Amino acid sequence: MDGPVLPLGPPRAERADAARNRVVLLAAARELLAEQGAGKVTMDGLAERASLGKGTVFRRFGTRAGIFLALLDEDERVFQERVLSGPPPLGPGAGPVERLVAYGRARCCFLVEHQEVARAALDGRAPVPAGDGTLSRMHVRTLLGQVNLAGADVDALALQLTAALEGPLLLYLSTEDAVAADDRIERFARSWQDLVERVCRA
Amino acid sequence: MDGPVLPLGPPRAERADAARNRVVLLAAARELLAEQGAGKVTMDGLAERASLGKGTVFRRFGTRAGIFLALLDEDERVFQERVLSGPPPLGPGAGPVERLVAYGRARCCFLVEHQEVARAALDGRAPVPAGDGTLSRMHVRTLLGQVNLAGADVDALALQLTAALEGPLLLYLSTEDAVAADDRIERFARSWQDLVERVCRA
DNA sequence: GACTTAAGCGGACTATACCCCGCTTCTCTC
DNA sequence: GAGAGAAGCGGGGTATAGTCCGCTTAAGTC
Repeated sequence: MDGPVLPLGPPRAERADAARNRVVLLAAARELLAEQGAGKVTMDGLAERASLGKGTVFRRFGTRAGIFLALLDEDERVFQERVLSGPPPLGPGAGPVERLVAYGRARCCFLVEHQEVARAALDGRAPVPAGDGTLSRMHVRTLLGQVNLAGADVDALALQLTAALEGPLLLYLSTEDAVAADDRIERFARSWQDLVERVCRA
Repeated sequence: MDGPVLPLGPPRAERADAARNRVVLLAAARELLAEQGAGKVTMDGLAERASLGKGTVFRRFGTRAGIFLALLDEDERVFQERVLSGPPPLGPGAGPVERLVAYGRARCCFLVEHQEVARAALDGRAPVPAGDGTLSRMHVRTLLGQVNLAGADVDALALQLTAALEGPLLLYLSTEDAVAADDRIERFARSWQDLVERVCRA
């Protein structure tokens, strides 16, 4: 009746076919994305491209936004690596303010590069506003904690700074003018640096 | 052939029936919103409630998000009034930092109160990310300009602060726990004050 | 007050996200 | 390697955003 008693540690490994399909789907999604842009990636189209059923696509990703979230997640992993164990000042080894500045710049580049996907990953009606940004928030939160900020609500501040960093790219700035992207990044990074240094100065 | 020569100043006033219908539609939208929540407001449902054709709804608002943008806009107007010509410190008459602090608190309340609508007004695939937030941005921009901030990029800073103010409520915080809303507002407002004062101190 | 014209209207039509549920395939156990 | 049970799959079904285009009607013109 009860083979392995309470085997609920890891609820169950993902089945091999499911894993295979996920890989196939993500690859297909990247193809479609590259070929036609995020707006043209449809669930049906993706299913067909991957030679799978539409139901499978939804089972994997839950929602359209989920696809882009998954894609973003993949890329995020690489980025996270650099942050957690890469060379300073982005990685550990530099002072917290310096790392915050570096993080902002790097994150900003990352978001500009992945802006299309990041935007598409936002799901208007998602009950939980997407775990997106959570990683940023935690990292900012950690670094802020290492700065001596008398009387500040570090959690709230981290939330606000994260929003200051990511919000503009996710909400306010048009995707259109990719032309001046480099200028924008530079300006943005500088402004972030200014903001962080103002907030953190004794 | 050319009756009034180039009468293109005001392109043409809105036709009476159109104006009437807009009012009807907005009222119907508020009813549906109150009765069933933003998620349940559909274009068809709205059209039916207003006893109008669906085409009319789209002609008026262009997009689903447009409805909520219009609703938000109405409320925004009242809010804006208080900011532009109400009593200080929110209105004119106080110092810029003081006004920024007051603005943050007021805006935060406003957004919490209208969070459902504000979120629904975000349109994932909008080419222009919604003029939303623009008003906030301009006001913050103006006040920041009145503070003496040596060497700061005031425009960029305004964008970031606006995002710090609005982003969390639009992107990161769940709508769910309306229970602790008051606490959240208070905490948020305090943190905003802290942020602004840190940024603006000499 | 009839005439003209363009704005407005309506609702059938299309595209697409998302649901559902019977069937298939994997995986684990003996 | 056979059996049992769960996980996964597929694709038809539904709901809804958004388009289109011929008809209606408001608002000036003579």
